[in-house]
Amino acid sequence: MRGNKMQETMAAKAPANRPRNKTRIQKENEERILLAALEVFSQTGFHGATLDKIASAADMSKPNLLYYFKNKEEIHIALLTGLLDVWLAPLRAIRADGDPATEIGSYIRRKLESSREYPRESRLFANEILAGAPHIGDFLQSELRQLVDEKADILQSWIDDGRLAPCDPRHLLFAIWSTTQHYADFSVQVRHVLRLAPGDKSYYAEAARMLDTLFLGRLFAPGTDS
Amino acid sequence: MRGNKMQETMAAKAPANRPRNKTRIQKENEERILLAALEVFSQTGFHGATLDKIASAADMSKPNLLYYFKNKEEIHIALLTGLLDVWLAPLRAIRADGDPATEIGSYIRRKLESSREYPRESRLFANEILAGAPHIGDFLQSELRQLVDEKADILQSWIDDGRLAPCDPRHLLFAIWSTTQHYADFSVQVRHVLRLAPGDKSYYAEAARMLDTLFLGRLFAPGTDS
DNA sequence: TAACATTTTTACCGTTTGGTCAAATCTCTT
DNA sequence: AAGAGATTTGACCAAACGGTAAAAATGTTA
Repeated sequence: MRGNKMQETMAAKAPANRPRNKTRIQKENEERILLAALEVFSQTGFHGATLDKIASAADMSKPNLLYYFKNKEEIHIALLTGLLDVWLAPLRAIRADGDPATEIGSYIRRKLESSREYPRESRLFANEILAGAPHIGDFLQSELRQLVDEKADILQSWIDDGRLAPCDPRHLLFAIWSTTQHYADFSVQVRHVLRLAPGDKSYYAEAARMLDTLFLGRLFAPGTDS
Repeated sequence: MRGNKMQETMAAKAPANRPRNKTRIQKENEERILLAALEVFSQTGFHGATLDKIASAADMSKPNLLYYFKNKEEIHIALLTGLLDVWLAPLRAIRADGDPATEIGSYIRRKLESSREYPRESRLFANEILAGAPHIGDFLQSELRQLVDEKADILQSWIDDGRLAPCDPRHLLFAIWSTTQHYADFSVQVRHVLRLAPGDKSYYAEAARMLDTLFLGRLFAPGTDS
């Protein structure tokens, strides 16, 4: 009898434990918390974020927040795992039967769009990687690596067919990742160099042009280099 | 008389206050502290680093550490300011009277070398920018911006002379920064994708080749694109 | 070696932080 | 409207953290 009571109590106290049907309030509040946490984590990193900041950003008391997520790390992990599919989506979209230049161009545009639309998510991811990927090391080793393997094969086949310049396909992906994410992760530096006000994202147009020139066009005018 | 005593006492208690001649022990210990702090800050960021961690990494008691730096922020700032010249050095070396491809190629190699030799410094810098550059905002607005202005003029003159493909010079620099620093800041991800063990830096050779292809060569074989 | 300055340590303090608990309140169903 | 379950809150706690004070130890120099 006591065992039964315990089980019920635990299920009620920790809604995240079992995948019970979620209440309207549960769904609303979890969403509010994740939104607030995204804001705080992306600004100050995992260690700089405090439960108090997140709670107040979510307009909620700290104990109430901990009613939905059992600790700070769980919020962080929930955010990250929700992110990974978004991160992979543009890469997944690369088609083997497409035109190389078109496919790569689209990929770059999608990644750049991703940086412009979800800079907080990008910074959250960057923070995690910078810290040594303590929470998503498994993801990097399994899902990401496997998908990269697949897509690298596609790129390699294009190279073999002479439709893409010889290069290491994985390093080509690194170059695309870094240049596109740079505009979200290092936006402060970009803005200072370009003398733009905070929140001004007008540089994305020029960024797209630069990356097209770099990855698709020729950076050095033909005939002038050896 | 008491005033005199106070002055001496203060100068003794806070060696960093006045630029008195530094003791042998002072120089040694400040170096030890900065080295330990670099390790800790670059691994966990400013907020994740604790004085206890830094002190123990420096093999020193916490109060002793605070005898040399008056607080955590001062250590952090000391590290960052020491970094900035190193960060700028490769950029400064770009010469207007050189050959464009040679100059840009050298710049890329220097930046890549910098990532390989000083990954902790690179991550420290990345952490600071990601956090919104709370400590080096002034540097970005003054020294960095001015130097970028200068070098952008050089690149622009090359473009005007038809010796470099038309593009926004500042965005070209962004692309170089991001691709080269990526190998230090995101090394965990790079290693996981490439199935390399921690500490294995063999990917830098391939990285150099990729960046040469990207920035100096043609990525798409001539004749195959429109 | 004596006197003085520098360096190190021990013991401590106030605050912040992540997290708990039990009681109170609210919501939903019957 | 009543009862059960879900949600919210205020009060609280232990540990970690940044930092201090003062004495003890060490180094330097005349």
